Amino acid sequence: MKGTRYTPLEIEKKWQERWEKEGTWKVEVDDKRPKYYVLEMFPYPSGNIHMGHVRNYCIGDVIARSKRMDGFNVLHPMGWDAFGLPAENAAIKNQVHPAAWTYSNIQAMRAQLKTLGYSYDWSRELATCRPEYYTWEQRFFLRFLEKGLVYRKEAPQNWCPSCHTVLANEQVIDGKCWRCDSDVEQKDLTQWFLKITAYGDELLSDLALLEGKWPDRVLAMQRNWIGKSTGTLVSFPLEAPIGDTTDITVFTTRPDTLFGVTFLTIAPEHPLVESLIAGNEHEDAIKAFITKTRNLDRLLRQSDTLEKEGIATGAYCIHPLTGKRIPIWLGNFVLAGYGTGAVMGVPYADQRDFEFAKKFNLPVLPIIEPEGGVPENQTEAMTNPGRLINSGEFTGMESEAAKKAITEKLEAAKKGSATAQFRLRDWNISRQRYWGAPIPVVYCKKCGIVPEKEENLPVLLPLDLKVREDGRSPLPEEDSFAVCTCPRCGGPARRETDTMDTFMESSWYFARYTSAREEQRAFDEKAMNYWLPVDQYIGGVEHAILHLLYARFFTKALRDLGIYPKNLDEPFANLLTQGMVLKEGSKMSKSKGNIVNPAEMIERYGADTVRLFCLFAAPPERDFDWSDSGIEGASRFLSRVWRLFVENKDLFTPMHACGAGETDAVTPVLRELRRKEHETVKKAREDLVSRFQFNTAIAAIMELVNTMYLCREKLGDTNEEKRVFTSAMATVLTLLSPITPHLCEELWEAMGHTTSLCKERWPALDESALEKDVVTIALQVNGKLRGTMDVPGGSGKEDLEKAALSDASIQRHTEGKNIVKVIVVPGKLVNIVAK
RNA sequence: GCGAGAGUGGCGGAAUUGGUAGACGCACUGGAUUUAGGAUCCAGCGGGGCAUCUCAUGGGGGUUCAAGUCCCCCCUCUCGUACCA
Repeated sequence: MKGTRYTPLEIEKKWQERWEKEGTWKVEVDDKRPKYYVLEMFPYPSGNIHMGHVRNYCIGDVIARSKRMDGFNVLHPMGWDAFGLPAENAAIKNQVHPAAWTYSNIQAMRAQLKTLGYSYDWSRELATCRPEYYTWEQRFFLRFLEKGLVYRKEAPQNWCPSCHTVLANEQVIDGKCWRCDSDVEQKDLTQWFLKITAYGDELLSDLALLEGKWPDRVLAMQRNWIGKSTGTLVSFPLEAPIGDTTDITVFTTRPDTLFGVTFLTIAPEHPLVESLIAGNEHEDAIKAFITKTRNLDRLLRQSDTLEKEGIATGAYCIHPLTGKRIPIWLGNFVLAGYGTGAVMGVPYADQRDFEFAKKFNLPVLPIIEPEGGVPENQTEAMTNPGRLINSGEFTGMESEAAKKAITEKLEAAKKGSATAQFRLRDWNISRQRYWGAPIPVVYCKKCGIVPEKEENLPVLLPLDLKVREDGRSPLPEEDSFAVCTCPRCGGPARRETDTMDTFMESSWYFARYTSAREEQRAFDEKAMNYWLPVDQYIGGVEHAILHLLYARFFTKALRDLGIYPKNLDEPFANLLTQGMVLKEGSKMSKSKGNIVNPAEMIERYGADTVRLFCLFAAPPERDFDWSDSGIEGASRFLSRVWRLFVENKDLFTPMHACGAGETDAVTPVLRELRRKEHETVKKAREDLVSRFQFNTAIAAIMELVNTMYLCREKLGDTNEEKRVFTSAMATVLTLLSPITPHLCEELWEAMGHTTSLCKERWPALDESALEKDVVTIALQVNGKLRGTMDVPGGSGKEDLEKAALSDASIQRHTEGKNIVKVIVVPGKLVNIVAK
């Protein structure tokens, strides 16, 4: 410690250098110690650290540092999600190569992160665009291929015209591209898919393992996204079979309403439509309807205000149980991509079918008896389950039983089967982009699709290409990359020129951190077994579906391939979704010009102040508004801690800092200070380690500092006084060190300690110090506060009751009343029930 | 519509198992010190009467000796999602 002024920038530099030089944050597997893996979602190297990053990493760092003080062997790594489109856009704009742009951004951002003093084990740093990273991903891809978990198919795909690439379903938000907000188009393409649906059931059921450990809303979002619904497939035989096709199959969750079917509705995109309408006298009108519906804007078609439209095909099918003729209609509300693209029309029990039937004058057949009987003039569908009527042999059954019985009957007649539908679709991982990991397969005229040989991996992304001005990938036209020989027959072949979705890289990076420098394998088994799963994952809620669902799927798939430990079902044991940092109530953005630059704040106040404010302003999961006066307050507090030390330097000497005292703290002031100190130890530790409520931990430490200021004036300089005051100071520094590590290290050293504060454990809690000489008891009459009284700590029930009854205020409020009951909660209150 | 979360001073937020509502901080007001201050210190700070008291945690009921906290009904806001059959 040089002078008496608090000079954060100097102090912070000093400690950051020392930590780095001493390798303070390097960790290794240690079987003798319990492990704790805390991870913040790694950043995309956009070039600048923003406040959202700072908040995210502050939360992670406090947890990491707190868990270390709790005795855990803590893994806390950092890396870069380095493939992706912005690099290509920047390349076009600034005439630099995406790689150069990315690596220089990483360098700049790493330097910025380092000024914040985060306790990362930088020796494990990784960047996903490096071949030594994506080579493993290519291997995983080939293993998936072998296992049938990855396949190629042609299907209508989400196409972003501005990014010139396809998007996975999860990456289409409100019909727009998740990244650039352009309207997404549909395009028929052959693409690579990962069979995430094979894990649909497990992805859904394992959410139960995360209950209480992940935020409810994230669990709910995943549940909705997977969208499992159980029901029955029902085949309706066609009156006039079309070639080999004899039935139209529908999916329903309400087989109990099967007897209420009066029509079938199919999507205009249904494969049978053309044959069904062939020869119909209104064929032209029907075709016009199909064209009109198909051309409707996707967004518009899915909006709830869209009027139900339809047209009869003129074709009929036969009800599988009653044998009735059922007309087949086209409907604009039937989705081709869900279920079978055909639904049975039960206007009595389904609101959409009801509206459709009313509009086109189709019959409504009551099949469930509601309470109070079937209404005369039905105005809406009767969607509640109940007792069946008009349902043949099933009449009289309750809906639930009927669902089962009807499905069994259909199964016996080979007219249907129980099934489950998922909303979840397979994950399209092909991207028509340059800056991504190459997909390691080739196309051979003779052999077809051939996986690249393992010894030829990685398939290197060529770095000597120029990004095309129009944004399209240069890979397909680059013969040195695309033209190759077939790994099987040696003949001429073409390499796959699509690259992998960047969400592939982020689906397994957390595991690579356990053995980031391993060259022979993706993971060192011992390290992976020791560190995984991530104990605490921290990031924004915007990844609730995309990244978190993909990573969960990857984990299960790699587990089943024997690559991950076989008991690793979920990658992230606990999840904290931190809130956003706002400015004047809205998200910081360049266009609004309301960006607060972390670098400027650090320069002005120091990293410790920025860290303190980010954690103090709000609980971590809540949004908070950046406030310029708020950070002033944080800065003021740290100066107060600093001054507390320098103005009382003579009270703090190493002699007094170590060892227990010879006598107990005697004076009331000392006892009070000692009590406050240990109350704070208890509260702050719990808030930091278990509750993750950093704002209240800080508030408690502020209270202790306030108490020390008050006590200081009443203190002399006896050894006893020095000892108690020194202990309190040491406690402030220790408790505060996960939050503002530099300042605390500096003062800790100034107190005469020769070892670093970050090697310390929490101060020992002395329960006896918590005992109070005098407690204040609330006095109530009929639950209303009527006063307080001070009594000796540990007073018994009778004493409290007696004392309360003799209290003047109590007597006034109970005067003329009958005391019915007296409730005494020792240490808290006395409530007198009087009538 | 469905799902999740949230409504507490001028503001951010405390109150962890039902037990003194408003901790801690910001802003504000008055005072001290100062050449001056955006530095520091002291005091005040939910509303009404301003003393005894009283009303207050989105609204209305209920349970309880006691409710921000538990139960029922309703309102508002935020996020997600949606002709999913």
